[in-house]
Amino acid sequence: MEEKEIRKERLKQLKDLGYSSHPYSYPSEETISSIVEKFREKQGEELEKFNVSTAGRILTIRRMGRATFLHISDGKEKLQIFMGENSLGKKKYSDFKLFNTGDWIGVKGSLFRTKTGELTILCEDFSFLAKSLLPLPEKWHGLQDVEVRFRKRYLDLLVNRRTREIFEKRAEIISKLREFFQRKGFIEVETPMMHPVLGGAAAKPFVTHHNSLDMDLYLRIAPELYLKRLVVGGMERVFEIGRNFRNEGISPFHNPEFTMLEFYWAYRDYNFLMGLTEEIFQEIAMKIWGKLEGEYQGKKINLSSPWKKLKFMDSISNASGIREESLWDEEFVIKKANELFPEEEVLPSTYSKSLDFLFDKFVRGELFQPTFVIDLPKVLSPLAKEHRQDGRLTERFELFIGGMELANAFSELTDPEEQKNRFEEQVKRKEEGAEVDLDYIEALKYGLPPTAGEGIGIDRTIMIFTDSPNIREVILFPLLRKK
RNA sequence: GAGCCGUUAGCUCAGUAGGUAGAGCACCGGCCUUUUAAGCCGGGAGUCGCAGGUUCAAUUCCUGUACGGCUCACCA
Repeated sequence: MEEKEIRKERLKQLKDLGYSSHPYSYPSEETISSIVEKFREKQGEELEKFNVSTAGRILTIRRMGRATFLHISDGKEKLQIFMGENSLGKKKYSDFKLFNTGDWIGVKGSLFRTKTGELTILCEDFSFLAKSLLPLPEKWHGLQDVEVRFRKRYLDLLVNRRTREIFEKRAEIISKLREFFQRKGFIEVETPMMHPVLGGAAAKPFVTHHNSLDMDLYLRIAPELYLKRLVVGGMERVFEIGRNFRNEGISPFHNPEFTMLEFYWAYRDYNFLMGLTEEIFQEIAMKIWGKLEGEYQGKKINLSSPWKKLKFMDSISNASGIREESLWDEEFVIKKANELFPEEEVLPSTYSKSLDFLFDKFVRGELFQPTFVIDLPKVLSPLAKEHRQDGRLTERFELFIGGMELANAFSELTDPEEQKNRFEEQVKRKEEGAEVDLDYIEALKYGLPPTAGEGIGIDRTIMIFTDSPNIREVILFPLLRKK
């Protein structure tokens, strides 16, 4: 008989013995984690007076005749169970022979420590909770196959402890961010994910359709324009944590749906945001690393203030040797970008793409320590306010850590007339995600106060703090091809 | 989307310079009441990703294809 059939057969046998095959509930009193936590330091008689009742999945079984050891898990911690014929009785002990690894079990008993000092429940009674009809992946090597890990994340979580840790840290970081912004007097909102008009970023959208309204809708590429409408409406400090959707390629740093934090703070500018950003990341670091220094992919990252600031145009000029004044020559930049990398398959065709391209080639990879790249040109920044000292630039920064762009922020453009011109300019350049959002411009006409806004890529932030080289490691169910 | 690599038992992996496959874990049976990658003895388990081609013979060679990984490109 194959293993699957054996397990099925054993479920039937348990049923015949009077066990419910799919019980409705189990009155466990504590999780395995809480027991492990509570009795970590306790020894001997102090320990043995405690009776506990818990439940979990069986990970390993070691049978030795009339005694059996198992480890059960609540997904986070493991706890050893001892089953002896003496304490359970012959019949009950023999019933346990029908259990396999992977099965769910409820356990009651007293606590003790084994010879080697491991905390263990001396089992006095157990309940059958669910059968695993399929065998678990291997206990020693875990589940290695990347594809299976992502497609069957439940198995990955079961067997690979690190996976659980990543998603616990993810939850901690997100709740830290919520707490941070609430503490600063922000209100959390949810804006539409289905947009009739595209905007807020430069990206290809997913398109969907509403039947009864007979209307095409875009899955949002950014919540930006809605959040600023809320600032117009008097929400002076507002934030949203949510999913964005971009119909672009997939890479170690890009998943088609990803989570972003966006926030807007009225009466502030981008200079203020740089300080705030340092504060945010430092609070996360203290929570996750316990200090301001951590390691990402084998290299130290130091988040102590102040972080380096690099002017966008300077950084390209310094790294590439192209004179800064030449970088303002649109034709020259396009030509140069194409000449410098003749082996590239897809070469940039527009000025803004060429600038971005040069930045990526010469600068981005070098930005391992936290760095604000500041004062990006207007052509790259249709929603940012003109720089107060240089009309060709905007008051904008992008934050890089570990060679990844983690945040993007600016002093928001508040002038409806100029916003309209910038949108139209974009449409003329046929840029991705470019549409003139007249409704947004109307909102601006009611007056957007001076406002600073920022988006922080949550998935990439999690990558840094969990030392993950690939975005899929920090997303529970990353998009994969249909099999 | 392009280039390179991978896909063998439930899992982790060997292997066959072309003669239809092995190990460890898991699983089953036996012995075993402090084990913890328990141990000892015995056993079952595979359309060698899928489809074609070459060949007396293909898991192995060739072609195509699916899925995945890495690198590059668009993008946060």
